[in-house]
Amino acid sequence: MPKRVDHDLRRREIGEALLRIASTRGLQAASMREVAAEAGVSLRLVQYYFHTKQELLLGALAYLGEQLSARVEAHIRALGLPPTPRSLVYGTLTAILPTDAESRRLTRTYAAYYTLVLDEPQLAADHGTSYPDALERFLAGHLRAAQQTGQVDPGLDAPTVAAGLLALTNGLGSSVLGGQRDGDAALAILTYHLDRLFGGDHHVDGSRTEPDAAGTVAP
Amino acid sequence: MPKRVDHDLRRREIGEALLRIASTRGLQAASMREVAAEAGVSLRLVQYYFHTKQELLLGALAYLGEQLSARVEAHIRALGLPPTPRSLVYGTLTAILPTDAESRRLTRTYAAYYTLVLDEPQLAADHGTSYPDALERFLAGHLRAAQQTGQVDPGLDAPTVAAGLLALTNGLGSSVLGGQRDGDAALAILTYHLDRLFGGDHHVDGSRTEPDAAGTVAP
DNA sequence: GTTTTGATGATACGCTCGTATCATCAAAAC
DNA sequence: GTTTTGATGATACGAGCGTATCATCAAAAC
Repeated sequence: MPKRVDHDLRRREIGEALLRIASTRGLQAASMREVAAEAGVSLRLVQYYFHTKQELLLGALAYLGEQLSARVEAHIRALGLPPTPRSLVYGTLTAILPTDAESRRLTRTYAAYYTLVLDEPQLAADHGTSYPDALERFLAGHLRAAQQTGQVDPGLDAPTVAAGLLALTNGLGSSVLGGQRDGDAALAILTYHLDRLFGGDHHVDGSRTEPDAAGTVAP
Repeated sequence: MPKRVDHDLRRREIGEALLRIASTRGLQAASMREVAAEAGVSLRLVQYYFHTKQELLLGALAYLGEQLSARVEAHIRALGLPPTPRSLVYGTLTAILPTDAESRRLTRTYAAYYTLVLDEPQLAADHGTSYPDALERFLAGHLRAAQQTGQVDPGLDAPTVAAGLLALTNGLGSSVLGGQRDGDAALAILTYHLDRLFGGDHHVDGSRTEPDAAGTVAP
């Protein structure tokens, strides 16, 4: 046998080269040859470590998921330990909003994969839709915890609010990537809604936004 | 001269053939040859009416905008005339949520163009980002009107809430297209948040409970 | 009735794509 | 030291792409 090489490491290097291309020029610019050039290897090597392009796309998607999870966890930790329900929700959502170079890169790449799944739905079966679902349940669980500690109106439906928050964040992220507004503006909109949700945890001012949260009661 | 043909009509037919392909198989499947086949004309004719592919893409995008505007207006009218601030906001947002075949087609195509703009940002300069901005101002204006009539908490910041509602709706639409939930579930989430915003039903205009959209609210 | 010209058909060029094939080289195995 | 085998390089193939070119045909213009 010749020199044994670390296949997992090589695969990761090539996969992350694809992610780098996808984050700047889109997935459709990520041809096998471009990926090889970006990774500094020959086309043959890309084929060697990923037998087909679909394998490369799916492998890189897994790496993207790892990077995204790592960022979410880091963002939560940055808000203080031990994490509170509020810091968990706030940290998670702000982590996936494109406010800096890294998050912009991640969300941009994620958006590219989203369109790919729209075009070839059989990809979703192998690897994909479970992540947003898990995120939603994660948020709903901590929202419910916040309701039990009185930080969030207990009259709200936690799963519905969690789904709304995630959709809001994703929609804001799309507007940032599309150039409609910058990351700071999007963050301001997100925090506005989060602060409305997590009423006053310190002091209670007179004109709180809580009364309309009941929703079903006519004023 | 030979028979004079209606160029605008021909262009529309070809452009809508592209939109049909984009709504089902994505924009990347919409090659000149595929568009020609879908429109039932020769490749040469597509080239004749749209000198280049970019011209075709931009022309079809204009038609898509028309179709979207028409649907929004129709949805608003369906909620009763004259329109109220509430029906304007509700009708606009539910119109752009993929709940039926037509809205799914429209939003799916719009998503395809969104990714195209991400990949080639110079397209946005010619034709694009103004639409969501206009929609947001439209919503903010009618939200402010609803605040003046007491339907919406006057303490809220109308532009921020409008941006949030539009982002929420777009995010929900993405989740529907991505297969995370169906259109009815997304509509339920949207109406839940709208009903929280528009506190109690109004009485002055008469009891105009929405014809088709009622009943989806589930706390 | 000839000429002009808008509209259309057939086909080719150069490029890039994903994938496959053939050859090579060096380290491990014996 | 020869053989085996994992790793890598060079190159080719067939298909699809956007675009360009050349020819044709029929209706209007004169």
